[in-house]
Amino acid sequence: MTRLTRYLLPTEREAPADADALSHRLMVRAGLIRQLGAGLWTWLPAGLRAHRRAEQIIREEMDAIGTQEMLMPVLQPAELWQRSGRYAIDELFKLQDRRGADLVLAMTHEEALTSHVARIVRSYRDLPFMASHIQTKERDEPRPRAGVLRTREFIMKDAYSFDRDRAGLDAAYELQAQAYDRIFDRAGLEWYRVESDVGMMGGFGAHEYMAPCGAGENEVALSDAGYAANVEVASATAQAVVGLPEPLGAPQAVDTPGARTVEQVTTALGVPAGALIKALPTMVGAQEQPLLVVVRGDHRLNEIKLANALGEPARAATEEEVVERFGAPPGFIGPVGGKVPVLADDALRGLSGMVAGANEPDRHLRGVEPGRDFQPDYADVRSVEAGDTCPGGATIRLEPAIEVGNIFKLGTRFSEPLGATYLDESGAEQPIWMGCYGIGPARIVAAAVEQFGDDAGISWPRSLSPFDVHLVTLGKEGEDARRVADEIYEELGREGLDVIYDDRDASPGEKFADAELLGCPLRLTIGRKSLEAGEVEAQVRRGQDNRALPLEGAAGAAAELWRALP
RNA sequence: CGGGGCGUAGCGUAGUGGCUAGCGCGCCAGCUUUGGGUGCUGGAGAUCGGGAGUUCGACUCUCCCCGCCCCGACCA
Repeated sequence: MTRLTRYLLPTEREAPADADALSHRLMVRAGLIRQLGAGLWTWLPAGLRAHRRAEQIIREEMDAIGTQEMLMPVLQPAELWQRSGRYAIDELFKLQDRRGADLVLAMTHEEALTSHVARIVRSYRDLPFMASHIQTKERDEPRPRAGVLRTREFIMKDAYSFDRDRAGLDAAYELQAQAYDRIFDRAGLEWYRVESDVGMMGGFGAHEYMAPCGAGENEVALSDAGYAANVEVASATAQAVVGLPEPLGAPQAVDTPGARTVEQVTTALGVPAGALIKALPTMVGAQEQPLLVVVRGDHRLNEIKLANALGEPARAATEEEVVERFGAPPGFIGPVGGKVPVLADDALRGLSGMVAGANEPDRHLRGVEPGRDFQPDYADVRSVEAGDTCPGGATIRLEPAIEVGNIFKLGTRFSEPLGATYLDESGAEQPIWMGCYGIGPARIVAAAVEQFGDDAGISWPRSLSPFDVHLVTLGKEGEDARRVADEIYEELGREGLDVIYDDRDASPGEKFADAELLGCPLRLTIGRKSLEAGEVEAQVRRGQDNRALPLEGAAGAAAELWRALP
C-alpha cells in the first residue's frame, strides 16, 4: 500500500527562489526532483515513476518495430572517440583511470555500438537490424538550465539502425519516425515533427520532435495548414512592405550623415525599415572570401540558412575587414557598384524604390532595384517571422519549444572511421548505412508539466502520471472514512490502478492542495460527508471538475472514469 | 566564454561595523479543529557559502576562492 505517511514526497509551498521555468518550479514543489549540483538532478520516488512511465512507452514502441534493447557502458575508452573524430568535443567529459589510461563518459553511444557492429557484422545477410538502449548520458554543458530540461547527466533512449544502403536507411528512418509519432501521442503531449538542421554532423536528413512550452529553448515556426519547422531552417514568404517609396529611373544618391543603422536611415529618409537593403559584410569559408549578403531592412539574417546555402560556414566581417575588403565604412556598404560579389535574400526579388548604402561615407542611394542596379545571386537566408505565409497560404506563428526527440540519417559517418563494413553478394566490402534516434524521457516528463501545469500545480496526462489515482481519506485511524478508504484502495488495485493514498492526519485543505500539486489525473475523496450521502467524491485534475460516484462499486466507476481521461 | 545577479535554519525572507541574528511557512510537544493550507501555547533548528585581511569588535567593509541562477554565445 503506497501511503503518503510512508512515502518520500517532500512537497513545498514555495518554489526555490532561483527556479524560473514552470516545470522546474512545479517538479521541485511537488517533490519529484531535487537538485544535487548544476545540471545534476535526483529523481525522487514519485518523479522516477513518471520518468519510468515515459521510458516504458518508448520501450514498448521501440519493441513494436523490432528495435532490440541492449545496454552499453557509459565509461568508455578514449580511443574509440579519437577514431571517430569526436574526442575534441568540449562537452565530452574526459578522465583517466589509475593506470593513466584515457577514458571518456559517453554523451551518446554511436562509437560503442558501431565498434561492436564492426566486429559482429560480416555479410549483407547480417543486415539490417536496429538496436537501442536506455542509458545515462554525460555532457559537460556550458550552461545547464531550467531544472531537468537541460542537464549535464540525463537518461536517453538512443536507437541505431544498420542497413546495407541508403534505401535501407530510408526505410528504417521511416519506421522510427512512425514509432516516434506514436510515442509522443501516447505521452499525451502537444508535439510537432519539424525538419531540422543536420548541423556539423553532416548526414542525410534529420527531424526534431518539438513540444511547445514556455521554457523551450528552440523556436518553431508553425501554421494551421500543418507547416512545422525549426526556425533554424524554416522558410516562408515574407510579408509585403507597407509604404515602399515609388521606383526611380535610376539610383539617386542622398546625404545621410552619420546614419549607419537601419533605424537612423529610416528616420533620416522617412521610409519604412522594409524599404532598406541591409548590407551584411561577410567572410566565407576557410579562404575568408568577402561576400556582401543583403536582406530586407526589416529582416534578420539566419546564419544557419546562410551556411547551408553557401555550403560552408561564414562569419560577419570585422570593422577593419569591412573597410579594407568592402571599400566603405560600416553602415554605408551597399550592393550597387561594390567591390565584392552580392548574395541577396529571396525576399528582395522584384522590389524597387529601395534604399541602400552608397559605398561612400555618409551617403545612401534611393530608388535601388535588385536585378537592375546590381546582379546578385539569390538564396533564402533570412529568418522567418510571425505573420509570414507558408506555401499553403496559412500564416506562420512562432512558438518556443523543447526538443524531446530527434532522428538523424547518419549515413556512413561512423561506420567508415570505425570500420563497420559488410560483404555484399559480389564479395565487395561496403560501409554500413546508419541512422540514430534519440529521445529524452526527462524532457517528455518536463514538457508535460510545462504544457499542462497551472496555478495549483501539475496536471499529468494519464500515461505519465506517477500514480493513476490520488486517494484522499479525511477520516482518522478507526473512523469509517478511513476503513472505507482502505477498502477502496484495495479495490482500485484490483481494477489495475496505481494509487497514492493520503492517509495523513492533515487538514482537508492541505491534502487537497498537495493532491493538486502532484497532479494525478483523478482524485478520490472519502470523508464523513460523502459517506453519509453514500458517495465518493471524484475530481478530475484537468479542469478540476468535481462529480460524485456511488459508494457501491465506486472503484469500478472510478476506473471507468479514469480510462476516459486524457 | 561574455554580461548580470544571488549565497542568512528544510523553503521563502529581514537585518545592522556593536549586546542572546529577527520573521512567515515547515518541523517537534500539548490542547484544539476536521470538506479547501484551523487556532492557541510551548519548543528544537543557523559554523550568516569558504578562506584571508582591515578593526577593540565583521553576518555587515576589502581581497581571493567556491557554489548556484538568469541573458547571450555555444549545443548531435
